[in-house]
Amino acid sequence: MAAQSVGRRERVRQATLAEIRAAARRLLIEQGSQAVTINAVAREMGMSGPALYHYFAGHDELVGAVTADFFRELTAAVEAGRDSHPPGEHGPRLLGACRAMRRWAVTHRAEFGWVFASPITAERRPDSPRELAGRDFEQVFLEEVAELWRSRPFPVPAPGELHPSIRSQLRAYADATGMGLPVEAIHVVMSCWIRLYGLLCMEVLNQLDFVYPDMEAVFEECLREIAPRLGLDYEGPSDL
Amino acid sequence: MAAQSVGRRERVRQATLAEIRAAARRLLIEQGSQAVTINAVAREMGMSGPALYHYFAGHDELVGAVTADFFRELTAAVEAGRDSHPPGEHGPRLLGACRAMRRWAVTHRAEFGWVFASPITAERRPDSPRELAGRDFEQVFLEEVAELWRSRPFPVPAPGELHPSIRSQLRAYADATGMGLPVEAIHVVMSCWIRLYGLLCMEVLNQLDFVYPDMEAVFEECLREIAPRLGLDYEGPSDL
DNA sequence: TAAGAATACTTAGAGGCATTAAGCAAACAT
DNA sequence: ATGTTTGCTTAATGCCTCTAAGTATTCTTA
Repeated sequence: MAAQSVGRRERVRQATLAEIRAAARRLLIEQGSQAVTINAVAREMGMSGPALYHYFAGHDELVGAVTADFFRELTAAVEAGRDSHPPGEHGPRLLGACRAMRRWAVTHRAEFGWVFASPITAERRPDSPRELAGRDFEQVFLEEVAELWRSRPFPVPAPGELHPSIRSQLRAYADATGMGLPVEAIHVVMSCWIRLYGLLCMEVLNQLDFVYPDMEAVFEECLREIAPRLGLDYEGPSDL
Repeated sequence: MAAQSVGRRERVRQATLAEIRAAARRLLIEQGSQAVTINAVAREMGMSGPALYHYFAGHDELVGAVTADFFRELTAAVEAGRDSHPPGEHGPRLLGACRAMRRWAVTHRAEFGWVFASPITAERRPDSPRELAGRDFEQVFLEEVAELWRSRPFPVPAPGELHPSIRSQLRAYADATGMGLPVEAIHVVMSCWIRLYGLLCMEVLNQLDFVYPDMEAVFEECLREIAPRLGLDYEGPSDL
């Protein structure tokens, strides 16, 4: 009897959900995160106020859903950047993923800032869409790095060189995630990640524009410094 | 007739201003930045609502004043850390300043996050207390680095190695601030600053606690990597 | 196909926040 | 002693979140 597996009702509901998130995003882009309120979103789409509570339990959940959207979009962009190089070439694939991440960040400043520079809002449950999408995002990089390690291990510090505190924390993390890399390798990866990600956070938080209004070259320099630590050959961006 | 130069009235006013900022800070620490509202602050000190508008033009100005307080306190802490080493020893003084900055950040997480991870609120006028105090803070590091450079120049990249975009932006910055350092030296300083500051931002934004619940050692490692780039000898923290 | 149930939405309302306006009382200046 | 300035109050507007109650539409099913 059902021409489609989900039923018309559910389809309409999903469409409305998508429309709500789109309206919220529009408000974010055009008027800033402060403007993304339940009332404003409802108004934006011709509904009035409390109707949205049929779709989201409250403001926080709406925010979380929108954030998850952004994470998924960013993940897709990063995967596309990665896949612009053939499967075996882990070096170019990683650099492509990093560049895609920044490109998405600078072409979607409001969204990136919303995701990463948010005041770490309410206690986040590990099974919320936001956290799920966040882990998927991390996964893209972690997987590629793990494959890189397996195909061509990069140089790591000697076991004794690692500070005991860092070692034990990495040990706990490796055990918890079941990642196959030795702690020394994770350490190298994390220090690269911290530099890259920290730079991006500062760019989006406008903490550096007093000296660098345009950070493209600074980012490339960061990549050039990071690449050899992962045993990669740095290559300039393909669009140069 | 005035026994004191400022007059009793003005003194009382200043005391009330200080009390307001203190109440705002208490709310921030105990209930988060969201709780710092005009009404809540007024209630906190037994006044009712609109009274605060005799002291601050609005919510934004109150926020700015509190931020300036934090900047000043952080600046004093950094200066103290710097001055725990004699005036001529620029290396230890710089490391001391960096460590003091992190110590203040981790012992005042709410305040540091408020200052540095804020959504870069309203358009900031360059003469606001917040911006003034912010520049004073930067100045502490810049001055010490400039003295270091003059007393013992650190290695810099050859002029041709600098990306033209980076070079021209640094040129503009150097000209605007009238700092006496060559652009290559500023470049080294900035890349060190970005790493240090980016790490701190990520720590306070809780972006790294999924792997590093305790980042003390990670920070020291960052210092150890940065020190040689400024021609400094890294020395472990004094409290070890 | 005619109830009955679920769904989508509405308005009303409580309580909080930012901010302006109007007013009162104490402190100050002359 | 008087008039002004200052510190505060309450009232009121308009926005926000969120709950409650009610209506209409759609789906289900007997």
